[in-house]
Amino acid sequence: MISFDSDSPAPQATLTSAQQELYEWLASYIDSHRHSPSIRQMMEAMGLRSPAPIQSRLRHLQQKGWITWQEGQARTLQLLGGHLQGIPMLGTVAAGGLVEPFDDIQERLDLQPLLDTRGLFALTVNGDSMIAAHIDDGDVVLMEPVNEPSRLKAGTIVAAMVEGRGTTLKHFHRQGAMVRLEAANPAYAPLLIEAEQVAVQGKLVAVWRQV
Amino acid sequence: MISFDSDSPAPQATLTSAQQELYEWLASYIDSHRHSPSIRQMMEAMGLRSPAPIQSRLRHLQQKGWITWQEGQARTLQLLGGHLQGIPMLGTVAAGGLVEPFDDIQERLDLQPLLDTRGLFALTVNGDSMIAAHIDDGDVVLMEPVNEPSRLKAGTIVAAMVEGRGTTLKHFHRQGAMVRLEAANPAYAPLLIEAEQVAVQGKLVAVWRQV
DNA sequence: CAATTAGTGGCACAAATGTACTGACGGTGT
DNA sequence: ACACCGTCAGTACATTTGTGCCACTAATTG
Repeated sequence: MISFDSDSPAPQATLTSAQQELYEWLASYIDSHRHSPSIRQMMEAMGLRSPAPIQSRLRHLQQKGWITWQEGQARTLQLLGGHLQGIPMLGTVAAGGLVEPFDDIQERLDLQPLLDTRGLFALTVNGDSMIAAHIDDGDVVLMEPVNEPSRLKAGTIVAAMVEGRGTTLKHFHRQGAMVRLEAANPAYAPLLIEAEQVAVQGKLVAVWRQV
Repeated sequence: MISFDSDSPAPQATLTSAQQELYEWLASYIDSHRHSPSIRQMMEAMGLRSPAPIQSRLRHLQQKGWITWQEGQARTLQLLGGHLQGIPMLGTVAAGGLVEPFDDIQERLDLQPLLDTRGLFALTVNGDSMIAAHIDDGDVVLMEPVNEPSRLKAGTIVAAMVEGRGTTLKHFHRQGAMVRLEAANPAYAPLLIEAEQVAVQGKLVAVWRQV
């Protein structure tokens, strides 16, 4: 559901101010327009009257590994230096003892395949019954639709709709012809319900918490 | 750090098979190349010998609200209708009692602005010292670089590097000229260190857990 | 059957566009 | 002083590319 890239040459060479100015403008343009500008548009944006300086900067940016494009084809420029491609994974951080300091990029966290997954949806969690599974009140859970509830592994966290009552987030178990929905909080008793009255809307794929 | 879109014209009109074929090819091309193809590329991909049919399909796709582009400019096509825009937020799910069933899309979870944020990085959590904050062993934490540690709010969760020892995830507090790093687990004692020996590498922006 | 609409092939053209070449200016380091 | 490099202006050119037009076919609709 989530993938890692370990390629990405990781641009290191420093840029001249002109090169950096162009790169930053490119980043903002592409961010807002979702496609690359043409060389002459870059020229105007930089306040120049000739495409040659832009070509020069682009060549240098390419040599330093910040951008790339397809020769001869219009508006095919891509940024390589970082954002839009994913979030760099810098390594492991200790939550407990101390581990060695990290410095360079090991791999890249790419959320895009997740966004492409067909049918995925999200829900905001309301309540604390899953607190032992470290799903907190206010967290956003990403759910994948479930076609065949019969194939669910026992204990999978699902969003289940109980007939006529509502939807709830619980651990899913089968118990004979019944379905048992268990909270992850001793304060809540398990629900034991007939299978026909339970519709599993999706299973938990990821937990998202903004701070 | 995270944003919601409620616009999205939501294309409704149905497509002919030729239109749908083109649209799907466009989606896959843009996904892999990160820029739009030219009309003649579409022509070849569709096995045609003339650009006119493509123009026709594009016009129809535009009228039906699936795509848009900037007139006269090469490769400026954008897809409007789809799954690359975000994850639909279907509402709230109870973790405790039961709430009303959800059915239609309320808003849209867009992770893209997060990917665009300059300098963001990710770390894999190793250990259980932040367990009371519901950050589990193996979770991925997204961190935003911190320029001025002096402005950090007390209690912010940070990745802090202690001179000569390593990096750790802790609650950040100031205590006179010292810095106190507190775990979220009673089994770990707070660290009290001189401010000069602590480098805050970033503050916690989000927690990500794949299941 | 007639009318409408979408699709197709072929062609043409103007505009957009990437690229190359020349010359010049201003720094920087030798 | 000299060479080197990045920057800039101006120009030129071949290609790419969006668009328009015409005629024909196929499917759909009334």
